[in-house]
This record gives sequence, structure tokens and C-alpha cells, in this order.
Amino acid sequence: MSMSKSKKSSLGRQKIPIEKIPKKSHLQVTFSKRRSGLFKKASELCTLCGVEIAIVVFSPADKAFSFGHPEVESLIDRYTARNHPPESSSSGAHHLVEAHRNANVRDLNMQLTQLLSQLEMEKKRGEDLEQERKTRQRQLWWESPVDELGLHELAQLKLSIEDLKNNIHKHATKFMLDSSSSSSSSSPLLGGPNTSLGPLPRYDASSLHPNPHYHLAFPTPYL
Amino acid sequence: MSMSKSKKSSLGRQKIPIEKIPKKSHLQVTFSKRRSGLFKKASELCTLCGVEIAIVVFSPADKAFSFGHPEVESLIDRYTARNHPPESSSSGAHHLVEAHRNANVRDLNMQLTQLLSQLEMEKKRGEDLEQERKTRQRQLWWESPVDELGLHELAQLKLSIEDLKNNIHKHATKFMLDSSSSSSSSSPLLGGPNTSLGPLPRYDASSLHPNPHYHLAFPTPYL
DNA sequence: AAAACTATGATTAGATG
DNA sequence: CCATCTAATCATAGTTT
Repeated sequence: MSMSKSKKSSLGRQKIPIEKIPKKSHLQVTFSKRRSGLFKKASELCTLCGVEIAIVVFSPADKAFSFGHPEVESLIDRYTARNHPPESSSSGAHHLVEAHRNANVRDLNMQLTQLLSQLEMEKKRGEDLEQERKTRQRQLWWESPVDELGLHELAQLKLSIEDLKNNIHKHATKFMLDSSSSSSSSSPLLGGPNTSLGPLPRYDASSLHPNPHYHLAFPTPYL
Repeated sequence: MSMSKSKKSSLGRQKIPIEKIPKKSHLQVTFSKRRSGLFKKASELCTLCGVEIAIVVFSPADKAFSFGHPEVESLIDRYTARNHPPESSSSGAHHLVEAHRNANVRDLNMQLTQLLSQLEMEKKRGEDLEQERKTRQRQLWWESPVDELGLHELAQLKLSIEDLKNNIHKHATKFMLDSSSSSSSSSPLLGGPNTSLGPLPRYDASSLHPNPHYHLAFPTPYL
């Protein structure tokens, strides 16, 4: 059959370098898939070997995910109990607890700072884009559907149209006079030396535009 | 030769049921292999997604293995801090201090959470705007500076300009003829029945445009 | 955004040294 | 115990719905 060059529906799994995934949406998907894969492996290991496992994952968005068999907390307790076995009589339990808490506070503060700067950057980016959008919209208001224009815009539009009319009349008159004395040059209306004729479009609902949302085109510099 | 029934060197990996492995030696091997596999997956997840993971495993012999990025303990602290945030108590000077500290931690956590959601929203907003910008850019190619247009666009531009020229010529001629026979009505060029004149702006570098990056305005429906 | 699909890369059961 | 080998199973990157 002539399936000469049918597209493969998928190339299948591709090798990827083990480094931070740059694209955020992609990263989120990978995180989801691999996290569940990791938890599945853990649970299999639990069942196969009868061992106890606790996993805690802090997502890129700092949400906490955990896997625990039998429970995260009891395992954590066991672990911490073993890592601080020499709870000698000298300094007392409080020291350790406090140290932990301080570490925790430091940690949170660091995260906070980092997040704040990130937020600043994102905000700035968003505002820049927003500004750009607004500017462009201001520059392109004349492209809006006519029936969406405000009073001010309509007034400007009217002025522009009258301007155009006057200009055209003037030029046409000039053209008539000229052509009655000298012959017509190649393009009298395009590129003439002092033609201040603006590119005002005519709004003609009856012709050319099946699209109900016809947009007038007024480049800003002309108005 | 006596390779009559050549032994396959291995049957390869065999499927095993996910239930406790009965043979001890075998279980030990599997535990070793799968534990390292689990830790490897965890470290890959850390690197790929920039997340923080802590794993604690208690072996069948009750030996503790752990994996942690950045450190098991700090992650455990974070986890437990979040699961027991409102540690409030009734009396005692010491408890007041602790309460204060906890309030501090709660406060930080609240700020953190709030900041995170804000960040998410800002990110989303930024991405949306970016996307919008991209699509608009695609739709507004004709607004690019002329010297940035590609061959195809330039060809279209040329056609449009020639169209405009023809239309203007036609209308000017018609106008001449009209005004030579009948007197000028209110607006012969605005709203005429079959004027197909497009809103093409004239490009005249010598006049009117201090801005070096003048943009042509071509509403899409015309092209 | 989440689920299904698919082909391929990665893991590992079992054997062997 | 650990390393290596093989081949089959499993996980998952990229795509599609």
C-alpha cells in the first residue's frame, strides 16, 4: 500500500539528560509521573522485602507529598530517635529540639526570601507584558469594531474622515488642474512630495467584507 | 558437539509476583538491588524537577538506610513542622517562648503559602500574556517594520500597494468624470457604492514620521 | 488538565564468575 | 557479598485525544 511516508504516531520514549527540566509545564508532568513511579517502586519494595519506608517530597511548588508504610510519622520518629541516640544527661533534650526548630526557621526564611525575589521577577514580567498590551491596544484602538468605539474615538474618527475628505478633495482638484495642463506622471497619488493624505479606510458594509467584525485600520502616526 | 541443547545463558528477567519473597538470601539480593534503584530514581527526580526528597528505609534486619536531598533531617523538620503547626499550650514561661517560636513558624509558613499561591497566579498571568503576545505577533506580521518583513510578506505588500494604486487611480478618474458633469455631492468618496478601496497606508519615509520604526498597518481581512 | 497510547530506554530476575 | 551478563519486564518521554 502507498503509506509511503506515514508519520509515526510517536517516537516512543526518548533519552533525556538528567538535569533540571527547563520548561515548567513539562517539568510538572514529569514530576507527577516520576513521583508516582517512585512511590510505586517503594511500595513494591515494601511488599517484596517486608521493609518499612517513608518518603517525603517537596514539590517544585513546595507542596508536600509523602509515602509511608506503615506511616511516615512513626518511621520519622524511629529515624530521629536513632540519629540522636546519645542524648546524654549533660545538655538536655531541649537543646536538640531548639536546634531543630532554629534550623527550621532558617530554612523557612531562606525559602521566603527566595520566593519573594522570584515573585518580584514574575510580577515585573507580568507588568511589563501588561503594559505592552495596553500600549498596543492604545495604538490599535482604531482596529476595533466600529460599534465598539467610544465617544472620543468616534469623534476622532469623524475628524479624521473629514480631514481625509478635505485632503482628497484638495488633491483631486489639484490633480484635475494639473492634468488639464501637464500629462499624468506615473503615480501622482503615491509618493508625491507633499501629499499628507492619510490612509483612512472607507467603511463600506456592503462590499468585500463577509466578516461582520470589520476593523478599521488607522495607523496611529496618521492621527 | 555437545551443544545439542544449548543452555540459554539466562532466561532474562522473569516476572515475579509482588508479594513477600520467601527465600531469605534471595530477598536480601532483591532488597539491595531495588533499594539502590529506588534511591537512584529519587536522585533523578531531584535533579530533573529541582525538588527535595527524603527517604528512610528500615531493612528487614531493621538497619536504617536513608536518602536525602538536601538532607534528611531538614526535610523531616519541614514535614513535621507543617503537620503540627498549631502547637499551643496553656501555661509556663517556657511554653510562652515556645508558643512564640511556633507563632513565628506559623507566620512564616502562612506567608510562604500565600506567597506561593501569589507566585503561581503571577506565573500563570505572565504565561497567558506571553501566549497572547505571540499569537498577536503572528496575526500582525504586517505591522512589523518594513525591513523586517520576509519575502512572502513583501510580495503581499507589493500586491496590496498595487491594488491600492489601481483603486485610487480608478476612483480619481471616476471623481474627475463625476465632477466634470455633476456638481460635487457631500462626500463622493466616502460611502460610494462599489468602492473597493482598501485601507492601505502609504509609506513615505520622508514625511510625517519621526519614528524610525514606522509600522505599516494592514488589517488582516484585506490580505 | 488529565488519561491513553506507543515505542523505546531503563531496570532488574536469574544465572554465572 | 559484589560484579557482570542476558533477556524480559517495567517505566516513561513524547504524542494524541
